[in-house]
Amino acid sequence: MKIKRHHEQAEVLIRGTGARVTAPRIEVLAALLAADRALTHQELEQRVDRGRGMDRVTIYRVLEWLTGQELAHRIAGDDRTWRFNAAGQGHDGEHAHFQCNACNTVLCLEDFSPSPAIRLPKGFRSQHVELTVRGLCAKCIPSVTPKVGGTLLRHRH
Amino acid sequence: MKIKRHHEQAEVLIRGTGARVTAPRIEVLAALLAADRALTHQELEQRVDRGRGMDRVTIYRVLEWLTGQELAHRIAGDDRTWRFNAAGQGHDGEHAHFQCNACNTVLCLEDFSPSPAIRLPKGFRSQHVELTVRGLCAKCIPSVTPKVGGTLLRHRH
DNA sequence: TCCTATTTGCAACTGAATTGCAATAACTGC
DNA sequence: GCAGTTATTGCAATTCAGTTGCAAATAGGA
Repeated sequence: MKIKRHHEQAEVLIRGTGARVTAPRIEVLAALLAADRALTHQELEQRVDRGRGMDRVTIYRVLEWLTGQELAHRIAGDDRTWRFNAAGQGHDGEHAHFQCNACNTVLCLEDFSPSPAIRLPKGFRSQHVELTVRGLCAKCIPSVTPKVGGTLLRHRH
Repeated sequence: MKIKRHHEQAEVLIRGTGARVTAPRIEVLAALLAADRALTHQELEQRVDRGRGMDRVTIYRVLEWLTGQELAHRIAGDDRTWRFNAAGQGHDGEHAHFQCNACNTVLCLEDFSPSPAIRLPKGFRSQHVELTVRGLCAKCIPSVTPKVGGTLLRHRH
């Protein structure tokens, strides 16, 4: 059973930090591990709230903690909401993101060729390079009409 | 006088759109033209509010309009606030941003070598590539201690 | 100068995220 | 296994950026 697996994996990862192993931490991290894309707080709330009423604030705090432990990874989208990914799924350090311009879905892109050298202003220091590709995900392309008269029109929603 | 220049430039740009030329539009765009970095709504409010009480909401709406006219350019930072740049200052189309991890300052980086090819999942379409360099700006580097025992420590604030 | 559609100002609202504090429950040592 | 300590959680209230509805003001054409 796949879901159980993620719970176990989450528990091991959390135990590895030396901090307390609690149900909210396990459930949130398991949900992130099970997801194939970055999840918003709201999406996590829905996936985790099944059965047991876990407080919204707890989820916020668990996410903050997971991020601090580098077990998760926080992404600033274009819609003013954070999205979270389980870290350590192969794409640590430098990696790229894709964000859909229609539904705002965010996911990590695996193969990221080394970033081109960029000249910073004098006295600046680079610590991390982030590459974001914006476009349309497979689900959203059908909602966009093919070229009509040379212009790309998007349906209202 | 430099400031006057930006007002005139702003007026010309706005008149060029064919829409109404109003004081709020001129002042906001002039402030963006005068800035050497991306400004938040709050910063704009401070720079524009001198003398005349311009409503917060008006600034939001002017920024929205300027962005729609492609006279300005909206950037999603890491602190859940929009930042705005005057567009057409040499860096149209593809360009990179720098964001300071300490003070959140955002600015546009001029020379952006063509982005490396990135493989998207099947069925996805790329529309725009954005490169963000995170690090420390010249002002914030002094607030970070030099290497101590191999670790980079940041002062609390 | 008058008219009309566009803009602005004001007030109330939204929704994500944060904070303070008391209640709860993991881990430690026994 | 049990009690004590301290990290976590739940709840309520708050913050803060940004948005919406509507009446008043004003830019630009007649």
